Amino acid sequence: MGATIRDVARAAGVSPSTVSRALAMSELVNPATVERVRRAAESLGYQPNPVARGLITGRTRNLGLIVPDLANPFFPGVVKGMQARAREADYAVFVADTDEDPGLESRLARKLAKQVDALVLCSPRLADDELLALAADVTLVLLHRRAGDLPAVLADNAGGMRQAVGHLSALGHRRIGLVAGPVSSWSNSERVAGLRAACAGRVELTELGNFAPTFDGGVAAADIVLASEVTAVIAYNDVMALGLVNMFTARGVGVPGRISVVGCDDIPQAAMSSPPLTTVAVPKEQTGRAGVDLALALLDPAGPGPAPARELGAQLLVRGTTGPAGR
Amino acid sequence: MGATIRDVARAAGVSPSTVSRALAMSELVNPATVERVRRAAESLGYQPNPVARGLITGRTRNLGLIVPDLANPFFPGVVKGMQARAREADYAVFVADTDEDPGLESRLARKLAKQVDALVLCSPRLADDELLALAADVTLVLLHRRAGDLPAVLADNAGGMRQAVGHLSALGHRRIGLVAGPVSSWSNSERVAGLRAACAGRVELTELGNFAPTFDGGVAAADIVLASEVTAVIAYNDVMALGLVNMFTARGVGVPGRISVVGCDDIPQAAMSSPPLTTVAVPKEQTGRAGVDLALALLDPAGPGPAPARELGAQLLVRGTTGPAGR
DNA sequence: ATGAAAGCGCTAACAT
DNA sequence: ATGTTAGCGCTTTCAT
Repeated sequence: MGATIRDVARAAGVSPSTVSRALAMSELVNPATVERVRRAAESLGYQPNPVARGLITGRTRNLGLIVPDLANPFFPGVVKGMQARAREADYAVFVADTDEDPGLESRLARKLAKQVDALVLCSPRLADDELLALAADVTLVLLHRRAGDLPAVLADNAGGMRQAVGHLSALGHRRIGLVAGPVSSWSNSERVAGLRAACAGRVELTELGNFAPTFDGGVAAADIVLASEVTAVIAYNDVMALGLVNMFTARGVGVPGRISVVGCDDIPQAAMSSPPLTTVAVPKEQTGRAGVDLALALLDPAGPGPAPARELGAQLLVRGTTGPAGR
Repeated sequence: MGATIRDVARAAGVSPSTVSRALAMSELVNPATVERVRRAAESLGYQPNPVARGLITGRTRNLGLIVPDLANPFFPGVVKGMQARAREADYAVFVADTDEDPGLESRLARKLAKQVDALVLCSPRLADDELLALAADVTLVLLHRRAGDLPAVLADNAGGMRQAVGHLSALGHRRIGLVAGPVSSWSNSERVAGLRAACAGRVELTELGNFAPTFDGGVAAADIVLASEVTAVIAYNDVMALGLVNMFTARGVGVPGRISVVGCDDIPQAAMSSPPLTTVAVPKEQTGRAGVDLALALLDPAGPGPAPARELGAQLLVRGTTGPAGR
């Protein structure tokens, strides 16, 4: 198939090593030779074989990304951001979906480890110690999760919650409900804690229990919310919030007339629902890009030591599902 | 870092080739030796280096997937399906997003080509001849697109349109509008043609022009649809259909009371909107899986020749946005 | 400034 | 059944 470096060398009348140098470190070789090599390479359509290069350099210029579920509308944005940033840095990225299975996550990570320079785990399901063990084998970056002091990209969940409570509070809401997500989720704990702190002493927070982080989870929580006498509710994520709104509407409960709803994440459909969902936006593409930046920094031998964590801002997007506290 | 095959060989007191054989073709080697090698490998935590293996075998056991836009809710399902099937076959997959840029698509394809055994292009934006040229360099599988007789996974768009028209027709609709997508889109042409054929002689089809395949594209088309006196409208895809419904609602036009709406694709939010969207479902994960199957078949030297194309069924999902033709 | 030689980790002939 | 040799395509000493 493709031409090899020897073919180019022969065509240019030089040795393979000269070709290698001419193409990569052209300042170390005679300009005329460089030109000759360039031409030969061009005319043969030569493309260096990254596999062979990787074998000798020990660098694959590949990154791996592992996510729990691509079908969850939160993740595609992250993948896209990571992919874009990686491309800029001339890296390619493997993507693996674990179907929320921690066992699979670990296996996939170990398999990809040999083929990538760094592995980025988005919202990993693995236990801390497993993550730490993995980090011994491969450069690791965590997204939306802390574990030990592994490098991580985080969102300012507490800040986001503060904004949400501030907004609701200004609208006159004094009793806010919380529809929490999975107990095992790191982001959920963060958001719950942030919300408690934000409410402390200002508004009464009613925690309505944990629900599946899905549309149906929101649907299931709706009647419980209605029974709880709150005038506003904050859901762990947008998909749940959408389920909530849907069920409220089905029950003839006006949103935001009778109850206000706030989601988290700002997934694409949050803006497309009616009324559009007020939500705490987490920068998804930015998260992916930051993950690559961290990985690249760790890989760079001249790098300024480990940059253990990077926190991204969260921002409340006020849309149609929040309004004045009525009755 | 990792132990190499020589380390294992030394530990087991055999030669590297024996280790290789013991691990891969164990029936050709003495069971006792196999056991010894296994143990040695285990205790050293030996993991074969796929890069080195790929260099000599010429097979990377990697697949590449290129999609125009991961943020489009249609694609994550495809990625997920492909990823799952690839994993079953012990392949890893590179994912690249081109931001709808054909130039980038071509460049990414050529770059990935060297690192993968086959490249799967989902709804490629490239011209036929570019695709054909690419196919000369790397095993190619097309998803939702035909070009020459390159291997492709297709959806039965015509069948889907037939079902949609049958449904609408049964509900008494005699004038149906079509909100088309990009002229350059292969799927769009397929759907338009399918729709014309399905309508021929039964119902009057009003083609309302091409719009951006986005929520806003649907929003933009809404008033034009209303002015056209149709009682039902079929949109190129779900995102547009959702935009349509949204704008209809904003205009106080009842869906499906006054107008029925049908989308295409069955993206996740189609089921979560209110009312839930009637849509022609295209099997997304299946598409991804079928892409891998085709690629694997092409790669298999013992394979039964090229299987040029595989067509997947489309299915109308009747939900809340279609109802009897009223006035 | 360039070439020759070695070798990354592995597998596949070719011996034995 | 196992070891030896060669080499995948490239980069990198080490010479010259």
